[in-house]
Amino acid sequence: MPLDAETALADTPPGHKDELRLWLRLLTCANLIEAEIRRRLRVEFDTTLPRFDLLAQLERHAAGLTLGDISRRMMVSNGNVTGLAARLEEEGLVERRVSATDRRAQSLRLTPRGRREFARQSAAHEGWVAELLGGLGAAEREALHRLLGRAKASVQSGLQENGP
Amino acid sequence: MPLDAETALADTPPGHKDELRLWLRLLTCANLIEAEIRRRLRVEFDTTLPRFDLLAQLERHAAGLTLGDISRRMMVSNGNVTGLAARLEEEGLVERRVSATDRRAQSLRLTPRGRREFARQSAAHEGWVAELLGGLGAAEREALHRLLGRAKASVQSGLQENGP
DNA sequence: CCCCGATAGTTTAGGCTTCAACTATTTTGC
DNA sequence: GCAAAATAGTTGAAGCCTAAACTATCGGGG
Repeated sequence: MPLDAETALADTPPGHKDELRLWLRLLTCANLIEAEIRRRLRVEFDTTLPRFDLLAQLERHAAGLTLGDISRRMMVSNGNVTGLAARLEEEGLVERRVSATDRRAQSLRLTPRGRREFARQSAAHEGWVAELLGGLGAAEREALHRLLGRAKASVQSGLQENGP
Repeated sequence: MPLDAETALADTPPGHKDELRLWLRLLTCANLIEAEIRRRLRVEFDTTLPRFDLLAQLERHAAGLTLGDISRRMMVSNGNVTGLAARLEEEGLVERRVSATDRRAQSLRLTPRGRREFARQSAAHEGWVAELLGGLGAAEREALHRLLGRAKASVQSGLQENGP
């Protein structure tokens, strides 16, 4: 039986224990869901979460996105996107085209096959999430969504303080 | 069944958008905090989150833990722990000792230096989390903690269904 | 006692991720 | 115009992570 960070935190020294417990539970929750989604993407579609996420970005922008756009939207480094895009292109799910107006830039688009693949994956994915969070009532989901919004705002203002 | 991109998106079965939005917000929240913690661990202590987590496990069990224990508690593969432990040992933060009763097993313990290092990191870490979540009031933290507990239970029962 | 299944760790191959250094191109400021 | 700064993307080194195959050891049932 697998323990987790939260269970293991029996007693921490005094201070900001509350916030720490909250963070550990948030992390545990996110990790549980994410691990299951990764697992299902692998066994059902032989793919990975980052690939899925990149396709999802392209799906929302049929006109194409530059690698830089994708990097910003996915909040990952641009070196990361280089490799991801290379693998997806090799698999024939995306295609690149050098920009007509900026020879440094290239835009990525789904191929027809990429679009078909993603449609299947996306439908399944939505079902998985609904299944995993199905134990919550609509009111609970709403309240959780709102509080997470507050938490997000708190974090972002915390980051702001030591800004550029 | 030929369906194009627009259809796939606009036509997704109703009712599951809610759960998806909730999941995406949960993920964003966790990622924001985690990325900031990773960043600070790197710039302030030149270390990483997995290293920190492993030390945290050992800190709570002065008697030592086997690699398998750590693997279960951290919810990562045992091959992963092999590598982490090797790096921490090389840095002199951790020491291994082969079990007296089972020659397959070895237990890991903090070295004095490891204990000192972790104490510094841990104190800072706790402060960072408190700072990032400081925008929430105590009642909000409490409510969020409770709802995340409900979410965790929902996910775990969702996993149970396709269990061993 | 001995084989056999279970358990503890390691190894390997491959993917993900970052940072920092690099190339190529575009934009800006003078 | 043109040098300098900014931007787009690639590369390389290093760490993290997994699944699967492997080694070594332990424990129990014949």
